[in-house]
Parts: sequence; structure tokens; C-alpha cells
Amino acid sequence: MSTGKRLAKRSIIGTRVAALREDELYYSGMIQAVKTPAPFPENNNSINLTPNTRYTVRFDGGKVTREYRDAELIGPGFRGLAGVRLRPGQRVFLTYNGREVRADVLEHDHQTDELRVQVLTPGTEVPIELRKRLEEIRLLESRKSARLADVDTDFARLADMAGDRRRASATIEVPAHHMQGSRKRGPSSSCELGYGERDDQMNECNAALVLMSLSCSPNSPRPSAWGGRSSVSPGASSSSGSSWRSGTPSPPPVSSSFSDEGIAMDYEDLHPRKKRINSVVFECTWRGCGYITNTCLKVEAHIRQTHLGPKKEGDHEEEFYYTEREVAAPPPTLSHRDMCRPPHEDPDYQRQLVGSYRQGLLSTLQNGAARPISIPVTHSWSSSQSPKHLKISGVSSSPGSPGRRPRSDNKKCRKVYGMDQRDLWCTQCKWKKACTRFGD
DNA sequence: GTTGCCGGGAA
DNA sequence: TTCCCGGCAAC
Repeated sequence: MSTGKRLAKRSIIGTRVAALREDELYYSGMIQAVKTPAPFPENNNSINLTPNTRYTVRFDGGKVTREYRDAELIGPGFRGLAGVRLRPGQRVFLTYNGREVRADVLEHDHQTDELRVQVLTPGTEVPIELRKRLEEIRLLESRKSARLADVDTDFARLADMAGDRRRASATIEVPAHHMQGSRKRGPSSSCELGYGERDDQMNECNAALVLMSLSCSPNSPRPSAWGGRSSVSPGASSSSGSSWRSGTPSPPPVSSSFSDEGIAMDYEDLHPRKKRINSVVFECTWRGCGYITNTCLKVEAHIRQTHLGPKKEGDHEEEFYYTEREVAAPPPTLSHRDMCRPPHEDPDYQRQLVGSYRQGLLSTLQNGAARPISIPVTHSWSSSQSPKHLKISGVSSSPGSPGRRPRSDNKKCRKVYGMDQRDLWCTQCKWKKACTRFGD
């Protein structure tokens, strides 16, 4: 459509329609011209259209054109599929497994309006036979991109995308020049007008919905969800893929903030994530699959081979069918403790524990009022570097240093090695901390 | 006074 | 996180 003339805003020219051809099958095409017997023949708008208006349809994939009356055309602005009789061999489009697929009609039951169709899915050898109702069938290929076709305006799935933050952010990130047309289907000649125009609005609408769900969900605004992949993230300066895959994004400039909806996003709760080094897995999100691997390349290869079939040029569709997840890594190292095992596994520490307890028990028995016994308690090894001390006292706790472990009578590094051999001391002794080598 | 070690600061 | 030290309390 390069007439050079600016078309009227709601020009019907360019609208994609389906029309019968000589072989009694419907073929998709585009309205190329409108001939109206009305007194304003130059008017291409639908205002002066009459029943005698003739539409010149140019069929896809060739230079074949034919004229039709509006009642003969199927498509937006014309009649629908109701009452249409489809013959075997008719090429149709339908949503299968959430994706738009091509299919051929095998049989059309005009009484029930049910069709038997043979789905032609790429990558599968054996065609699938399905029963579909007429209203589930389309004669025109949807211009939605593959991933939007996948969503198929299913808002529950949109919500899922929002839940799956990283996936969603990856989905939104489409460079501006790609927004005009999907990666799967390059901009066709009909993209700019009519039917296509509406789909563009649809794409933007879906993108906006995803954005809204991302920014409003109290769960979703984890900083890493925006880790630079999304081109709309205000703080996202990185354009490389590394940042969104790293899982260690820069924190937002404020420590705590409120979203527009007034939902508190307590960054303090989010902050500890920064310290955890999690490993990342890549999971195939194709329905019913769930394949998980540890590298991006592997999962893309899996999707390509198992689900999508041969790669087309410039086709990066596999990106849309996997998600990246963090899995909890083992607890951090215990470097500060001069010992590489948690206290409850440390025999010295256990001795200390028992000794303390015995000591406390003894003094309880002897004095009636015992001094506090410090029992180390580790709630969660990873959450606390130093064991917390639970004070167990007798009748009343004696004043003084609360939580201070009792002075042990054991020899310490200082006594054993002396000041001369300070380098032989355990690190804790060097640092004037509780000796870990000669504990109670 | 000596010793053990907690709490906290600096790098 | 590592290293160091002031200071407190037990001895």
C-alpha cells in the first residue's frame, strides 16, 4: 500500500478480510480499493458505503485481485463466520495450547457448527485432529505477536506474568523499533492500517497492563525484577543482558518508598537478598513442560528443538518461553568464626555448652541463686554469625554483665602459647574474642 | 593486676 | 569480612 496518498483515518482500505475464491475456499487478503456508486466516489470512508459498494480485494501472496460485495467478505467491519460453510481443506486459524496455530478443515457440521480440523503445528510430525466450534475458528491470521497470541488476552495469564517478575520484565523489554511489529511475524503490508492498527493498540495495551501489574503488585516490585532488562525502568541504565541475569541489581536510590498506590515497599525487607548469592536456573514455561536447566543456552536449545521447531531468520521466539529463577544457595561461609562448622557441630563448643550448664547447675545447687548461665542458641545458622545467648538463671539473675559467657577456667591460647607466640593463638584470641581453640 | 571476651569501629 | 582495641567483669 504505497499510494503516496494519505488515507482517511478510518479508511477501510488496507483492512484484512477473507473472501471466497474459485475453489470455494476462503483466502485472506486486503481491501485494495472501494468502488461506490454514491455521488462521492472519492470518499473511501465507510460513511457513504452502500449495498452496491464493491471492494477490490487483493489476496495474500500474489497479485490476484477480485471484487466483492460487503456481504461476501469476512473480517472486521464485515460479516463474521456465523452461517459460513467451510469446505474441507479450508485453511483456518485457531488457538491451540494458548498459541495461534494453522489448521485445515476436515469436516464442517453445519447443523451443530462444529468442525473437525487438522492442526499443523511446527515441530510435530503427526498432525493433530481437533474438534472446534465455528466461533473458535478464524479465517484470518491474527497479527498478534507470538507471545501475545500466547497470552490471547488472557488476563489471568497476564497476572501470572506479573507474578513471574523476571519473565515479565524480560517480556516487556522490546526495543522501540520492535514494538511496531512482532519478532515472529515481520511487518506485513497490512500492518499499518485498519485491522493491524487495532492490533497495535492491543499490543500497547497488553504491555501497559503488564507494566501496571508490575508496578502495582505489592509482591512484584522487587528491585531485581527491574534489573536493567526493562527499558522502561527509570533506573535501568544497563542495556546489556548481564545485569538482569545477575540477580544482583543496584538498589533503588531510596531505602524505603511507597508506590503510587500507597503500597509500602519496605526496602529493608528486600535488602538482605543482596547478600545472598543465589544460583540461577532456567525453566521452560511451555505448558506442561517444566524443563529446567542451568544455562540460558541450554534452555533455549531445548525450546527450539522441542517446541518451536526450526529457527527462522531473526527469530528469537525461544526467549519468550523460558523463565529465569533464583534458587537458594547454601548458607554463607562462616569466615568470621575461625571455624568452619556451626557451633552445634563443634565438639569444643558442645563441651563448653555442657560445662556452662553444669557450672550453672552446680552454683544453683550451692548458692540457691545462681549466676546466669549462658546457653548459646542458634536459631538459624545463616541468619546469625554469632550464637545468641539464652540466659538461664536460677532464682534471680545476678546483676552484672548480662549475656556474658562465664569465664572459663580452661587454658586459653594466651596461657598456652604465651605472649611470645602470639601468632600461634587462635584468631579469636588474637582479636580478644572468646577462644575457640580451648573452649570449656 | 591479669585474663577473657563483648561491643564496636576502622579498613 | 577481617582485624583491632577499649573497656568491663571475673578472677
